[in-house]
Amino acid sequence: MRQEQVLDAAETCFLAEGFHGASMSRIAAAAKMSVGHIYQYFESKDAIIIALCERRFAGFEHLLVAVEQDTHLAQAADIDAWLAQFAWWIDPVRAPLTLEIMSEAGRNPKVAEVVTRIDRRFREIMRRSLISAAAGIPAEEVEARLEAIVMLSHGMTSRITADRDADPARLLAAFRAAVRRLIVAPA
Amino acid sequence: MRQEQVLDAAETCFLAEGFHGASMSRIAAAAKMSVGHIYQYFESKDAIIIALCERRFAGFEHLLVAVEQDTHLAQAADIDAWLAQFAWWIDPVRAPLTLEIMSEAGRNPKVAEVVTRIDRRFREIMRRSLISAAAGIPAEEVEARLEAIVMLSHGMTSRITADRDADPARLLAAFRAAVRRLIVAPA
DNA sequence: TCATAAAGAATGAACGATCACTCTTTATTT
DNA sequence: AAATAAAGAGTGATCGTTCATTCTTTATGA
Repeated sequence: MRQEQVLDAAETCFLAEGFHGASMSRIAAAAKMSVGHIYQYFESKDAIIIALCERRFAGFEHLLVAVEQDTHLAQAADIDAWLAQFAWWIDPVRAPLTLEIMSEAGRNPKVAEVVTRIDRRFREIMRRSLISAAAGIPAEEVEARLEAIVMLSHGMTSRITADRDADPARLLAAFRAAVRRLIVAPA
Repeated sequence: MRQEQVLDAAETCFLAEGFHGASMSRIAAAAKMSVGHIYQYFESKDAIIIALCERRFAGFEHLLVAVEQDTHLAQAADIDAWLAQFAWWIDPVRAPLTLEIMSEAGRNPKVAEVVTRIDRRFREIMRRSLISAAAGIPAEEVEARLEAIVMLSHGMTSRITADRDADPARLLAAFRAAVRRLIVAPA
């Protein structure tokens, strides 16, 4: 599909130059299409940004579905295997785009809406897993731990992006250990 | 000083439009100065960005010094008071700038260098506190916890920015609880 | 004391490049 | 031949940056 072709090119450009630094002419060049042709599939540059955010989080959505079905968190080893799925977050190639999206969400309401939507889904699923893994914890405490897990996820994205020398595997290990601690801790 | 005047204006514009979205003419208007005048104090727009990053983290540097001196973490209450100092991170007004900086660090080597420098300082100080608070923990484990604390800090910034409805106090409480857990946990 | 010279501070029009976007023209397909 | 796909030059606006110029202050000489 032509749309995907444009989004692939836009992703490359946005990663290298940011949403506002990248230009339509360079996106067109990367997509091997003309500028005018792109405007037959997207009504504006902003529309491309939104579509790219949607696509980026669609991948995460798929991950969440898999995570949701895998809820046998009886043992620590299970939890660790479960958490390994979150390697998605720290793909060093795509993490910068996520960070760019978060930053843009602070300015662009449409982007903020996309982010809010996926955030809610993430919390729903995480909350369920958290409750089933550590029964008897007060709802308030569950929410606090949930918040911490969300922070750890976003923080991992931030670290991968800002510190090029950081080892993704080490970051993921630290993430897993911290989340495991949050899941199994007694009330 | 005129430089501060420019940086204040630039901060306002960058917050609203991002580093690449903001223009020199709008920055000049916000600073109530002419464009040409600005170029007597900064050699380029990029220099303004770098200077703003430096200034942003200089505030954090001051915080770190205070944190360093306050190392009586014998009790949970002490830790909590100590951690309260980190409210700096989630000032909802300035957090978006931090996120913008992190995102830019993925592209701009000069920004990355500033980020790396402050990151090292942060870790040094945190590491010392961590070691003194929970003696006998293997160095490897200390580093993992340190990494988690850094992630939590950055994640807090990200959440505050991307989710305008999030309550800063609630986020900070979750952050504190999670970090406390990481500090006091046995080996 | 007052005119004038020198120096800095400040301006904003102008520059070439590039921006997002449109529109006429050309290829290609049916 | 009709319809659709694709191209890319052209649009006015705006970009970061420069620079000739003016304003403001301070210093100097008579």
